[in-house]
Amino acid sequence: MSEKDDFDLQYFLPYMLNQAAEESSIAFQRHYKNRYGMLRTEWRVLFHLGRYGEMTAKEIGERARIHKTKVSRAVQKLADRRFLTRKKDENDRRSERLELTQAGLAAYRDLRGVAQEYDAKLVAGFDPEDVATLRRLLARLAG
Amino acid sequence: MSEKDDFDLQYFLPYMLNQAAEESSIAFQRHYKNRYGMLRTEWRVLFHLGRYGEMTAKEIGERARIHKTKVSRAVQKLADRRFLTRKKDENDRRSERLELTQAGLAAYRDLRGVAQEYDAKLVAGFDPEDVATLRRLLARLAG
DNA sequence: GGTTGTTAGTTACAAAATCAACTATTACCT
DNA sequence: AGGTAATAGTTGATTTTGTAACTAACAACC
Repeated sequence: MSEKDDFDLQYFLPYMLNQAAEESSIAFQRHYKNRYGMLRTEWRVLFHLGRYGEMTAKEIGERARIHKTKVSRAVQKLADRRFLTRKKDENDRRSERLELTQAGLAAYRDLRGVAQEYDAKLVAGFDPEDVATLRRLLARLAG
Repeated sequence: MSEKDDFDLQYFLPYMLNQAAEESSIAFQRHYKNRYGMLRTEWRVLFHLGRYGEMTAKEIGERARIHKTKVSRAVQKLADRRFLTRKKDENDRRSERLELTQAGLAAYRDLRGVAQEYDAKLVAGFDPEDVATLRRLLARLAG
Protein backbone atom coordinates (compact mmCIF):
# COMPACT_ATOMS: atom_id res chain seq x y z
CA MET A 1 0.00 0.00 0.00
CA SER A 2 2.97 2.32 0.13
CA GLU A 3 3.90 4.58 -2.71
CA LYS A 4 6.87 6.86 -3.01
CA ASP A 5 7.12 8.05 0.54
CA ASP A 6 10.40 7.98 2.32
CA PHE A 7 9.17 9.12 5.68
CA ASP A 8 9.80 6.45 8.26
CA LEU A 9 8.61 6.19 11.84
CA GLN A 10 12.16 5.31 12.79
CA TYR A 11 13.15 8.87 12.01
CA PHE A 12 10.18 10.60 13.53
CA LEU A 13 11.57 12.38 16.54
CA PRO A 14 8.72 11.82 18.99
CA TYR A 15 8.87 8.14 18.15
CA MET A 16 12.63 7.94 18.50
CA LEU A 17 12.52 9.78 21.78
CA ASN A 18 9.88 7.45 23.04
CA GLN A 19 11.72 4.32 22.07
CA ALA A 20 14.96 5.57 23.54
CA ALA A 21 13.20 6.66 26.71
CA GLU A 22 11.49 3.33 27.16
CA GLU A 23 14.55 1.31 26.39
CA SER A 24 16.77 3.30 28.70
CA SER A 25 14.24 3.14 31.50
CA ILE A 26 13.81 -0.59 31.59
CA ALA A 27 17.08 -1.58 33.17
CA PHE A 28 16.97 1.23 35.69
CA GLN A 29 13.38 0.54 36.69
CA ARG A 30 14.43 -2.74 38.16
CA HIS A 31 16.23 -0.94 40.93
CA TYR A 32 13.46 1.19 42.34
CA LYS A 33 10.82 -1.33 41.42
CA ASN A 34 12.19 -4.64 42.59
CA ARG A 35 14.30 -3.35 45.43
CA TYR A 36 12.01 -0.72 46.87
CA GLY A 37 8.62 -1.48 45.36
CA MET A 38 8.42 1.98 43.87
CA LEU A 39 6.80 3.32 40.74
CA ARG A 40 8.52 5.85 38.56
CA THR A 41 6.65 8.78 40.04
CA GLU A 42 7.57 7.63 43.52
CA TRP A 43 11.22 7.43 42.64
CA ARG A 44 11.06 10.93 41.23
CA VAL A 45 9.38 12.35 44.29
CA LEU A 46 11.92 10.60 46.46
CA PHE A 47 14.70 11.98 44.37
CA HIS A 48 13.47 15.53 44.57
CA LEU A 49 13.12 15.40 48.32
CA GLY A 50 16.51 13.78 48.70
CA ARG A 51 18.23 16.13 46.36
CA TYR A 52 16.63 19.42 47.32
CA GLY A 53 15.38 18.78 50.80
CA GLU A 54 12.01 19.34 52.41
CA MET A 55 9.34 20.77 50.15
CA THR A 56 5.63 20.61 49.38
CA ALA A 57 3.82 18.38 46.93
CA LYS A 58 3.10 21.36 44.79
CA GLU A 59 6.74 22.32 44.48
CA ILE A 60 7.65 18.79 43.51
CA GLY A 61 4.95 18.76 40.88
CA GLU A 62 6.20 22.00 39.38
CA ARG A 63 9.84 21.05 39.33
CA ALA A 64 9.29 17.59 37.93
CA ARG A 65 6.23 18.41 35.85
CA ILE A 66 4.11 15.77 37.45
CA HIS A 67 0.39 16.27 37.76
CA LYS A 68 -0.80 16.90 41.28
CA THR A 69 -2.89 13.75 41.48
CA LYS A 70 0.11 11.65 40.59
CA VAL A 71 2.21 13.46 43.16
CA SER A 72 -0.52 13.03 45.73
CA ARG A 73 -0.68 9.30 45.24
CA ALA A 74 3.08 8.91 45.16
CA VAL A 75 3.42 10.84 48.40
CA GLN A 76 0.76 8.71 50.00
CA LYS A 77 2.52 5.52 49.09
CA LEU A 78 5.90 6.81 50.17
CA ALA A 79 4.38 7.87 53.47
CA ASP A 80 2.71 4.48 53.93
CA ARG A 81 6.06 2.82 53.49
CA ARG A 82 7.72 5.23 55.87
CA PHE A 83 9.99 6.81 53.31
CA LEU A 84 8.75 10.28 54.15
CA THR A 85 6.80 12.21 56.76
CA ARG A 86 4.29 14.97 56.24
CA LYS A 87 3.53 17.84 58.51
CA LYS A 88 1.14 20.70 57.96
CA ASP A 89 2.72 23.97 57.06
CA GLU A 90 1.69 26.25 59.90
CA ASN A 91 1.80 29.30 57.66
CA ASP A 92 -0.53 27.77 55.14
CA ARG A 93 -2.45 24.87 56.50
CA ARG A 94 -3.58 23.71 53.08
CA SER A 95 -0.16 22.41 52.23
CA GLU A 96 2.27 20.04 53.90
CA ARG A 97 5.99 20.04 54.23
CA LEU A 98 7.35 16.70 53.08
CA GLU A 99 10.57 15.31 54.40
CA LEU A 100 12.40 12.05 53.90
CA THR A 101 12.85 9.68 56.81
CA GLN A 102 16.12 7.94 57.45
CA ALA A 103 14.87 5.03 55.38
CA GLY A 104 13.86 7.40 52.61
CA LEU A 105 17.20 9.09 52.69
CA ALA A 106 18.99 5.77 52.55
CA ALA A 107 16.93 4.69 49.56
CA TYR A 108 17.60 8.01 47.88
CA ARG A 109 21.35 7.73 48.35
CA ASP A 110 21.36 4.20 47.09
CA LEU A 111 19.28 4.94 44.01
CA ARG A 112 21.13 8.14 43.25
CA GLY A 113 24.34 6.17 43.10
CA VAL A 114 22.82 3.55 40.87
CA ALA A 115 21.42 6.26 38.60
CA GLN A 116 24.77 7.92 38.27
CA GLU A 117 26.45 4.71 37.32
CA TYR A 118 23.67 3.79 34.99
CA ASP A 119 23.81 7.12 33.23
CA ALA A 120 27.53 6.76 32.71
CA LYS A 121 27.07 3.29 31.33
CA LEU A 122 24.42 4.42 28.89
CA VAL A 123 26.74 6.84 27.16
CA ALA A 124 29.93 4.88 27.69
CA GLY A 125 30.40 4.06 24.02
CA PHE A 126 29.70 7.55 22.73
CA ASP A 127 31.84 10.53 21.90
CA PRO A 128 31.60 12.92 24.88
CA GLU A 129 30.93 15.84 22.57
CA ASP A 130 28.05 14.02 20.99
CA VAL A 131 26.68 13.28 24.42
CA ALA A 132 26.90 16.95 25.31
CA THR A 133 24.99 17.78 22.15
CA LEU A 134 22.44 15.12 22.98
CA ARG A 135 21.81 16.50 26.44
CA ARG A 136 21.63 20.04 25.18
CA LEU A 137 19.03 19.25 22.54
CA LEU A 138 17.05 17.05 24.88
CA ALA A 139 16.90 19.85 27.40
CA ARG A 140 15.58 22.19 24.76
CA LEU A 141 13.07 19.69 23.47
CA ALA A 142 11.83 19.13 27.00
CA GLY A 143 10.95 22.82 26.95
CA MET B 1 18.61 16.95 53.40
CA SER B 2 21.06 17.18 50.57
CA GLU B 3 24.76 17.02 51.09
CA LYS B 4 27.50 17.49 48.57
CA ASP B 5 25.97 15.70 45.64
CA ASP B 6 25.90 17.31 42.25
CA PHE B 7 23.87 14.69 40.48
CA ASP B 8 20.65 16.17 39.21
CA LEU B 9 17.63 14.46 37.72
CA GLN B 10 17.68 17.07 34.98
CA TYR B 11 20.83 15.46 33.67
CA PHE B 12 19.81 11.87 34.10
CA LEU B 13 19.42 10.57 30.59
CA PRO B 14 16.35 8.37 31.08
CA TYR B 15 14.65 11.31 32.72
CA MET B 16 15.64 13.75 29.99
CA LEU B 17 14.55 11.34 27.31
CA ASN B 18 11.25 10.91 29.01
CA GLN B 19 10.58 14.58 29.40
CA ALA B 20 11.55 15.29 25.82
CA ALA B 21 9.45 12.39 24.57
CA GLU B 22 6.39 13.52 26.49
CA GLU B 23 6.73 17.13 25.55
CA SER B 24 7.25 16.40 21.89
CA SER B 25 4.30 14.01 21.80
CA ILE B 26 1.71 16.35 23.21
CA ALA B 27 1.22 18.61 20.23
CA PHE B 28 1.25 15.77 17.76
CA GLN B 29 -1.20 13.67 19.75
CA ARG B 30 -3.90 16.17 19.04
CA HIS B 31 -3.94 15.15 15.42
CA TYR B 32 -4.56 11.44 15.72
CA LYS B 33 -6.53 11.85 18.90
CA ASN B 34 -8.92 14.67 18.19
CA ARG B 35 -9.22 14.19 14.47
CA TYR B 36 -9.37 10.41 14.28
CA GLY B 37 -10.10 9.30 17.82
CA MET B 38 -6.96 7.20 17.90
CA LEU B 39 -4.61 6.25 20.66
CA ARG B 40 -0.87 6.27 20.18
CA THR B 41 -0.69 2.54 19.58
CA GLU B 42 -3.43 2.80 16.99
CA TRP B 43 -1.61 5.54 15.15
CA ARG B 44 1.51 3.43 15.13
CA VAL B 45 -0.24 0.39 13.81
CA LEU B 46 -1.89 2.52 11.16
CA PHE B 47 1.45 3.97 10.24
CA HIS B 48 3.13 0.62 9.88
CA LEU B 49 0.41 -0.72 7.65
CA GLY B 50 0.37 2.44 5.58
CA ARG B 51 4.10 2.61 5.27
CA TYR B 52 4.98 -1.01 4.73
CA GLY B 53 1.76 -2.50 3.46
CA GLU B 54 -0.20 -5.55 4.52
CA MET B 55 1.24 -7.48 7.43
CA THR B 56 0.26 -9.45 10.51
CA ALA B 57 -0.22 -8.21 14.05
CA LYS B 58 2.87 -10.07 15.07
CA GLU B 59 5.05 -8.37 12.51
CA ILE B 60 3.78 -4.99 13.60
CA GLY B 61 4.52 -5.80 17.20
CA GLU B 62 8.05 -6.83 16.38
CA ARG B 63 8.85 -3.85 14.23
CA ALA B 64 7.38 -1.31 16.58
CA ARG B 65 8.13 -3.14 19.78
CA ILE B 66 4.57 -3.11 20.97
CA HIS B 67 3.27 -5.89 23.15
CA LYS B 68 0.87 -8.25 21.43
CA THR B 69 -2.08 -7.40 23.66
CA LYS B 70 -1.69 -3.75 22.83
CA VAL B 71 -1.45 -4.53 19.15
CA SER B 72 -4.46 -6.80 19.38
CA ARG B 73 -6.61 -4.13 20.95
CA ALA B 74 -5.41 -1.44 18.59
CA VAL B 75 -6.19 -3.62 15.59
CA GLN B 76 -9.61 -4.32 16.98
CA LYS B 77 -10.41 -0.66 17.33
CA LEU B 78 -9.04 0.19 13.91
CA ALA B 79 -11.13 -2.59 12.42
CA ASP B 80 -14.22 -1.40 14.28
CA ARG B 81 -13.76 2.01 12.79
CA ARG B 82 -13.19 0.58 9.35
CA PHE B 83 -9.61 1.74 9.04
CA LEU B 84 -8.42 -1.75 8.28
CA THR B 85 -9.63 -5.19 7.28
CA ARG B 86 -8.46 -8.55 8.53
CA LYS B 87 -8.42 -11.81 6.68
CA LYS B 88 -7.09 -15.14 7.83
CA ASP B 89 -3.80 -16.16 6.39
CA GLU B 90 -4.61 -19.36 4.53
CA ASN B 91 -1.10 -20.71 5.05
CA ASP B 92 -1.28 -20.26 8.78
CA ARG B 93 -4.77 -19.88 10.02
CA ARG B 94 -3.66 -18.62 13.43
CA SER B 95 -2.66 -15.29 12.02
CA GLU B 96 -4.38 -12.66 9.96
CA ARG B 97 -3.21 -10.40 7.21
CA LEU B 98 -4.08 -6.81 8.05
CA GLU B 99 -4.66 -4.24 5.37
CA LEU B 100 -5.75 -0.64 5.42
CA THR B 101 -9.06 0.36 3.88
CA GLN B 102 -9.36 3.46 1.75
CA ALA B 103 -10.34 5.39 4.86
CA GLY B 104 -7.33 3.99 6.71
CA LEU B 105 -5.05 4.88 3.87
CA ALA B 106 -6.43 8.40 3.74
CA ALA B 107 -5.89 8.82 7.46
CA TYR B 108 -2.38 7.47 7.13
CA ARG B 109 -1.49 9.87 4.34
CA ASP B 110 -2.91 12.76 6.25
CA LEU B 111 -1.13 11.93 9.49
CA ARG B 112 2.12 11.10 7.76
CA GLY B 113 2.11 14.58 6.26
CA VAL B 114 1.39 16.16 9.59
CA ALA B 115 4.13 14.11 11.21
CA GLN B 116 6.66 15.16 8.64
CA GLU B 117 5.85 18.81 9.11
CA TYR B 118 5.82 18.43 12.84
CA ASP B 119 9.20 16.74 12.88
CA ALA B 120 10.67 19.53 10.79
CA LYS B 121 9.23 22.13 13.10
CA LEU B 122 10.61 20.41 16.18
CA VAL B 123 14.17 20.75 15.00
CA ALA B 124 13.73 23.98 13.09
CA GLY B 125 15.84 26.02 15.47
CA PHE B 126 18.69 23.55 15.71
CA ASP B 127 21.94 23.11 13.88
CA PRO B 128 21.38 20.33 11.30
CA GLU B 129 24.58 18.60 12.36
CA ASP B 130 23.42 18.53 15.94
CA VAL B 131 20.12 17.09 14.83
CA ALA B 132 21.94 14.37 12.92
CA THR B 133 23.92 13.58 16.05
CA LEU B 134 20.75 13.53 18.08
CA ARG B 135 19.04 11.08 15.78
CA ARG B 136 22.09 8.88 15.60
CA LEU B 137 22.44 8.62 19.36
CA LEU B 138 18.72 8.14 19.87
CA ALA B 139 18.74 5.29 17.40
CA ARG B 140 21.56 3.64 19.31
CA LEU B 141 19.91 4.20 22.66
CA ALA B 142 16.69 2.70 21.35
CA GLY B 143 18.75 -0.42 20.80
C1' DG C 1 -17.42 40.61 58.13
C1' DG C 2 -19.43 38.18 54.46
C1' DT C 3 -19.29 36.91 49.59
C1' DT C 4 -16.58 35.41 45.81
C1' DG C 5 -12.56 33.53 43.85
C1' DT C 6 -8.09 30.76 44.38
C1' DT C 7 -5.21 27.34 45.80
C1' DA C 8 -3.27 22.61 47.93
C1' DG C 9 -4.38 18.41 48.03
C1' DT C 10 -7.64 14.32 47.86
C1' DT C 11 -11.06 11.26 46.03
C1' DA C 12 -14.14 8.98 42.70
C1' DC C 13 -14.87 7.39 38.30
C1' DA C 14 -13.44 6.32 33.59
C1' DA C 15 -9.75 5.13 30.37
C1' DA C 16 -5.75 2.64 29.49
C1' DA C 17 -1.68 -0.36 30.42
C1' DT C 18 0.06 -4.70 32.30
C1' DC C 19 0.15 -9.50 33.23
C1' DA C 20 -1.60 -14.05 33.22
C1' DA C 21 -4.49 -17.32 31.52
C1' DC C 22 -6.92 -18.98 27.64
C1' DT C 23 -8.27 -20.76 22.54
C1' DA C 24 -7.09 -22.29 18.23
C1' DT C 25 -3.75 -23.72 15.16
C1' DT C 26 0.67 -25.39 13.73
C1' DA C 27 5.27 -27.72 14.56
C1' DC C 28 7.98 -31.19 16.44
C1' DC C 29 9.24 -35.68 17.76
C1' DT C 30 9.20 -40.54 18.55
C1' DA D 1 -0.57 -41.28 14.01
C1' DG D 2 -0.47 -39.38 18.75
C1' DG D 3 1.25 -36.59 22.22
C1' DT D 4 3.77 -32.50 23.63
C1' DA D 5 5.40 -28.13 22.84
C1' DA D 6 5.24 -23.70 20.56
C1' DT D 7 2.88 -19.80 18.32
C1' DA D 8 -0.82 -15.98 16.95
C1' DG D 9 -3.99 -13.74 18.87
C1' DT D 10 -7.73 -12.80 22.40
C1' DT D 11 -9.79 -12.14 26.87
C1' DG D 12 -10.15 -11.13 31.83
C1' DA D 13 -8.38 -9.48 36.18
C1' DT D 14 -5.43 -6.15 38.33
C1' DT D 15 -2.85 -1.96 38.37
C1' DT D 16 -1.95 2.55 36.94
C1' DT D 17 -3.18 6.78 34.79
C1' DG D 18 -6.16 10.66 33.57
C1' DT D 19 -10.11 13.68 34.31
C1' DA D 20 -13.30 15.97 36.94
C1' DA D 21 -15.38 16.98 40.96
C1' DC D 22 -14.65 17.75 45.63
C1' DT D 23 -12.94 19.60 50.53
C1' DA D 24 -10.49 22.64 53.29
C1' DA D 25 -7.89 26.67 53.82
C1' DC D 26 -6.64 31.12 52.35
C1' DA D 27 -7.10 35.79 49.72
C1' DA D 28 -9.35 39.74 48.06
C1' DC D 29 -12.67 42.91 47.78
C1' DC D 30 -16.59 45.54 48.66
